[in-house]
Amino acid sequence: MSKATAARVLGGYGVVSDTIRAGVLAAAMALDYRPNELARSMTTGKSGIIGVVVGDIENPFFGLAVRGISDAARAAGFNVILANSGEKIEAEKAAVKLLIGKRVDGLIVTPSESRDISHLRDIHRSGRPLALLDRALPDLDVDTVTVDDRDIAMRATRILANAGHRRIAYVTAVDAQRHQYRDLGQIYTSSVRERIDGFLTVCRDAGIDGPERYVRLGATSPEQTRSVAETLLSETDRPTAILASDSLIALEIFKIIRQRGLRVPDDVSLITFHDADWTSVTTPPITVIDQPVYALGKSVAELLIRRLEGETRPSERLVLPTAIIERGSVGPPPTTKANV
Amino acid sequence: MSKATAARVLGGYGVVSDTIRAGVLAAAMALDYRPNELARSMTTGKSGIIGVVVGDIENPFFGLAVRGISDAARAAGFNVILANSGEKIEAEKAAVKLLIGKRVDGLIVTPSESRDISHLRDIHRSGRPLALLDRALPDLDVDTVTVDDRDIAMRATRILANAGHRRIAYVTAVDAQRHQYRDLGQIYTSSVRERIDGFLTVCRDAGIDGPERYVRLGATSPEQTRSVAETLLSETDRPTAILASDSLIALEIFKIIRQRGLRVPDDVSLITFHDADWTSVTTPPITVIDQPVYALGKSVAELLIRRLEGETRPSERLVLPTAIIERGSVGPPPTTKANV
DNA sequence: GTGAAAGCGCTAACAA
DNA sequence: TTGTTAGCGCTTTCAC
Repeated sequence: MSKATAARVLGGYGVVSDTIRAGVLAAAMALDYRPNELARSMTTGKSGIIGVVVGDIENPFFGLAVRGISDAARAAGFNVILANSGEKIEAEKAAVKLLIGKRVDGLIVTPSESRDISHLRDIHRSGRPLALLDRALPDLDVDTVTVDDRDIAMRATRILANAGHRRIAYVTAVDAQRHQYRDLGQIYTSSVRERIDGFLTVCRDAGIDGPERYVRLGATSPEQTRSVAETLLSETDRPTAILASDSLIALEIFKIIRQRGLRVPDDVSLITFHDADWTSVTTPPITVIDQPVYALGKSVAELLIRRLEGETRPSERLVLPTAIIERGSVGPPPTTKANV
Repeated sequence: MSKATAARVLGGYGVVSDTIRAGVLAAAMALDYRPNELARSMTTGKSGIIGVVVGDIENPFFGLAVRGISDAARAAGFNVILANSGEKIEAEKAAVKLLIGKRVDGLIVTPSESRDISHLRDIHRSGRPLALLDRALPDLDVDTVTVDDRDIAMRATRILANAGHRRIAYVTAVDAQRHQYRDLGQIYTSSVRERIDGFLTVCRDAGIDGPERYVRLGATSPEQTRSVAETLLSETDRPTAILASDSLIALEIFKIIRQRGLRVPDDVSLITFHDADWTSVTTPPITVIDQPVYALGKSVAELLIRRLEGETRPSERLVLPTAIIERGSVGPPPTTKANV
């Protein structure tokens, strides 16, 4: 019998008679045959793999998003390769290059910044579909799923301002030379910029003067975050409320607050992005911004998969709704003389 | 110029004159050339990829172990493909098959059970190196990195017994028909079996009668865990101390304890495996078994990589040391009449 | 130092 | 329904 016939039954394509099929199957079994996916991919041009580049796989936010992606992928018969960028543009480029080299069918990326997106344009140009998760890129017209970061930051800040706070800090993870914020022009990650913008807008609307001075950048690791938090809390005019841009940051801030003998919310109120599991078991439990993380991952994967399956349509920008879960970490500011 | 020469410079092998090299590089740049890793892998037979199959990527334990693996892999120039088994043997088999099909150079697996390991023997037989993470398989002689689960369970149980507890529960995630434990013969995961064995041994040594009745299985999801915890805590002779087999389980148990108006450690003492980040911020902070998770991942990857790089030696079984971090979740049992 | 040719394991197009 | 052939993009061997 010819190779081709055997290939037909093993590959599950074309037509073969039952007798031959049985024979081939038996022989394959006996020889312990394993199809070589590589060779298959090379001829078909498809690998059945979706490449995913996230900022930090250890951040529960991305963990959950990746599960959303994986579930959608599995349901459609795709597999997922994960790569970490560590929020570094160079690592992101390397990861993209690697995945393209592996001939993934499509890519999902959480772009770490908007300045340098040549590698993302390259993907697009190479004909492979690309979809963006959590962060939009104004200049790149591809499927994108995000939340309304500006709006949600405004709502969270408003909760703090309405509780009477005038010294509100925003701590975020964006890579920065120094921790101090200057202006929006220095921020190259869309979600971060929108959040800061929303935060500042509400502060100003509430009549707070120079709210910029409480915006702190560079909380990119537990160590960095601790340093930021310690600086913030040891200032004379220390903030009476803090908004944290992810649960990893909030956790470190919470630890430092405790460590300094301060109480939440009596001395410092706290709100964080992401409804991480631990936020409901602290004393007090933490008020959180509950982004639809799993849905974010699932939706972006579905968008990509539909395209992989041949759907052609203009690129879509999905913005998912977000809720705030009010728990016990927000109170009025302390009323000591220094704070009046 | 011939294909072969171009390939030599692009592939970085063989010898080419500098003039030609420069020309090829320029042309490659102009044509926006991307090497096809697939084709390269097909001829060389190596993919530069390590396949990793873990039980549950959302469990921080595996998240950290995977980071250890990734760091070691990157340092040696390997990439990692991740697959989830969800602790289901069928999914594990499918994942292994997929990764072998993708021609990974080697595999790291956290075997979900020891009964059916034919797929793991197949890997070995296919000539690809295999290494085991966190769980040993007595019948499979391959590189393995674990901790001494029996010993560490004994030490944790002893802390509880020494504090005076007589009704100590052990809650674990192994897949089971019913939550109730019968005997070690029903447990097919080495680490789980060893832990239960260690737990029961110390209980018996402490003169506790029938400690088996407080061993509960099947805490495989938050929902299942809550159900187990609720059953446990509503029994007349409810346990005065609980040992949880991972941080996900401990978190749910902690929530249920709170929810029922009980206090830690006054009403119930709690110890958990894995020093998850949240365990230090609860009130009280939780006493934990601090497995060297990152090192576990790093070591197993290094063992595998050395083999991939040609080292031949008998298979190694590494057992890493483990510490217990005593915090505030263990106290004496309550002294109400019902508990004396 | 360079070129020609074979082949990795598979699928696709066509012919029989 | 089955067999033949070509070729995916690369590396390797061997001759020049």
